[in-house]
Amino acid sequence: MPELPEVETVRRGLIARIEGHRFMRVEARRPDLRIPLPPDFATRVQGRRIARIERRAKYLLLHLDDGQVLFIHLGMSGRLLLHGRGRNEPPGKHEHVVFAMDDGTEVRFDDHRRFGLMALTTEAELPSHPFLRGLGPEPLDEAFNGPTLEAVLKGKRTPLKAALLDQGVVAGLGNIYVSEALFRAGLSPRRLAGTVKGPRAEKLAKSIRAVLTDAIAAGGSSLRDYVQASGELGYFQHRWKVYDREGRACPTRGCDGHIRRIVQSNRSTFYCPRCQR
DNA sequence: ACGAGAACCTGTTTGC
DNA sequence: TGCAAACAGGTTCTCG
Repeated sequence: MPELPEVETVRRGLIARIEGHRFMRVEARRPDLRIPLPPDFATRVQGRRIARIERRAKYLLLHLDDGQVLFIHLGMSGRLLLHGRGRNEPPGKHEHVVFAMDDGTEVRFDDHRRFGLMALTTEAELPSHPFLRGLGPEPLDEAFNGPTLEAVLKGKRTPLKAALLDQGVVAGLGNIYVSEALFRAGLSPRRLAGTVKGPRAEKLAKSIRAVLTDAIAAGGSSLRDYVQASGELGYFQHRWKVYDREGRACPTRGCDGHIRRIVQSNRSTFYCPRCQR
């Protein structure tokens, strides 16, 4: 489900609702997530206070008050559902982990496909942790610009679409926002990644930042099952220019092309063959 | 070493 | 209507 803007939206929702609060009771109802939860998961988290909530790529990092760090990745279909005090319905079939907070709020990790994961590490282990090691630059960092992007794409013989989907190239992009960023940049998803240099790299870097920033401002893209932490819907899906718009007229002024859907590395790509070169 | 494709799992939509 | 195939926001493994 969630790419960088959706994860960032969830992070902001969590900060508002549970940062600074303590886990009172933790229930791992179904431990066989993409990476199995350890048997002592609940015990290790229970009683701890959430000191800080960060995001790196599509990972949420909950820093606990004892030096542990809780990783959450939502995978394809993961959601964090917040239930206010006194609204305690029995957990649904796919609510695999339930956290009860000290103020009565419940956070439920709901993930029917179980591509998501939760894991515990420590502050000390964090910099070298396998989840984070090897990630590419954060596109919303100040330092992310044309030369940065050119450097990570250099020599890559893979299509630009596939390169941008690789978390080791740029961290946080996913299938929707790659298509959208390439459209804004006027670059073909089929172009060899290594050919993006100079002004093209500059424009692509700016397009990536812009589409992510706009999407965060809109609260992310809500598809069939995505709800942001507060339970509201994001509305960026109404602003998609090419994603899921096969056959529609290209929105570029003066372009009479139509949006095409192709399959690259087993994922759908949407683009305008007319104005994306 | 690198890139393409399949696999992981479940639910929904599409097509015959 | 019924059933099967295709498809879905991600990551990781295998194979060539």
